[in-house]
Amino acid sequence: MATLRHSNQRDAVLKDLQARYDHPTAEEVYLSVKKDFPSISLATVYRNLKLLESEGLILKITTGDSDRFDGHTHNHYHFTCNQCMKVLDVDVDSADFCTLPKDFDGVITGHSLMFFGLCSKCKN
Amino acid sequence: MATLRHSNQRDAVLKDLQARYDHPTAEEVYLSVKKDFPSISLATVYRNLKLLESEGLILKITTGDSDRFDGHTHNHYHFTCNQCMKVLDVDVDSADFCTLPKDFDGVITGHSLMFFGLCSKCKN
DNA sequence: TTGTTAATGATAATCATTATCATTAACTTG
DNA sequence: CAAGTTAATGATAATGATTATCATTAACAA
Repeated sequence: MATLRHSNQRDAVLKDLQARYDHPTAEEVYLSVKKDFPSISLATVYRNLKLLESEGLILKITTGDSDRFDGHTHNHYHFTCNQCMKVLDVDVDSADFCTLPKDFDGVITGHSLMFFGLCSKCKN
Repeated sequence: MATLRHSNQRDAVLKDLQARYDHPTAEEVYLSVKKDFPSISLATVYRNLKLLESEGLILKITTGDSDRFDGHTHNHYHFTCNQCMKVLDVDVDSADFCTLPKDFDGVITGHSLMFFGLCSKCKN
């Protein structure tokens, strides 16, 4: 049920995410979209982020602090700075493994790999 | 500063985590430790989980919902069921890649790889 | 044994996210 | 095209996990 209807707010949220590469939080998307859409509500941003993620149009990045979002859904990984919490892309080439940004001069101290799906019981 | 002192509560939290393999939440650790230590406070559990993690004695698993903890720090990965949110271990053999539990009959629909460290700016 | 202060227990505060609800606006159907 | 249905919105309250506060207790050094 609940047929999806068009919404300018949703378009604005998606467009904002697709135009940037800094993995913003919901709050940051809100502040950005607000510039062109002054009446938009933070709740609407949260709602649409969730909806867009479930449609597979954006990615939600779960980190230690607030969730971040990514409008680019091609296969790639991420790097989080433990101090400033910034998230950088780690591109995955089909041949090589990962290519950090050309100017990356930080240190990688660890990583975490999580698989998602349905366990034996929940599959049914 | 702030020299670390011995605490029975901290020992109990660590011991509990090392004895189980179900990746409990802070609340679940609290309920478990409470059996042998009725006076322990939830705040103490949170405090010690954070401290033990910073000491490298346990792992914090950041998932979509509440954080979970793992008392086994050898190199291994995780699988989260999107429905029941249970977390399973994914063992990593030095030679092969991953070995899911023998009886694993679920489906893996995706994965997320996150690197941690310090970015160029925060390194200094 | 005593003094210092880290750790605790209880609970208030915080903060990201979600729920609620009256209003608005997409779309459908007559 | 007008009217009705209901998804989406904006504003805000509620939730829930985690952290902060603070008076009290207990490690441990002197």
